[in-house]
Amino acid sequence: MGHPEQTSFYDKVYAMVRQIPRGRVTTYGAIAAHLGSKQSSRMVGWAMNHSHKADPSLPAHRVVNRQGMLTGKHHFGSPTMMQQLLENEGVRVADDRVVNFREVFWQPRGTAS
DNA sequence: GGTGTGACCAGCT
DNA sequence: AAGCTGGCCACAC
Repeated sequence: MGHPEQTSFYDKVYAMVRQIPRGRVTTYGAIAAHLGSKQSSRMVGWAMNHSHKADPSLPAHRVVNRQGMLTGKHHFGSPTMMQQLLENEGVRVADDRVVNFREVFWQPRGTAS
């Protein structure tokens, strides 16, 4: 147990994002809290900034902020790509915000490692 | 090895 | 009610 994990913080976030079921969304804070530091939600967002380098591509469009707003939509190919991806999965988006966010919200479960 | 940065969150004014 | 500030930690230069 005391051995440091060689898995980068990014990989932890990526693994968490991959566990998000299709048609569901989660928040940066939820992932950060699951990783141990609820206040490190910025780290999650920053890790997502490099998510484009992850292979295969991560469902980054399933990660939104606490308010359910598509804050990272600007980091996609198109400013509307994130919304289209969500709507393609059945998640309705209006005014850059997820409709019924509390219903489609998915909380990470299982192991945080 | 210090400094800066970041797709956030919560609290204060 | 809405806007601003600080804090938080990992990673690149």
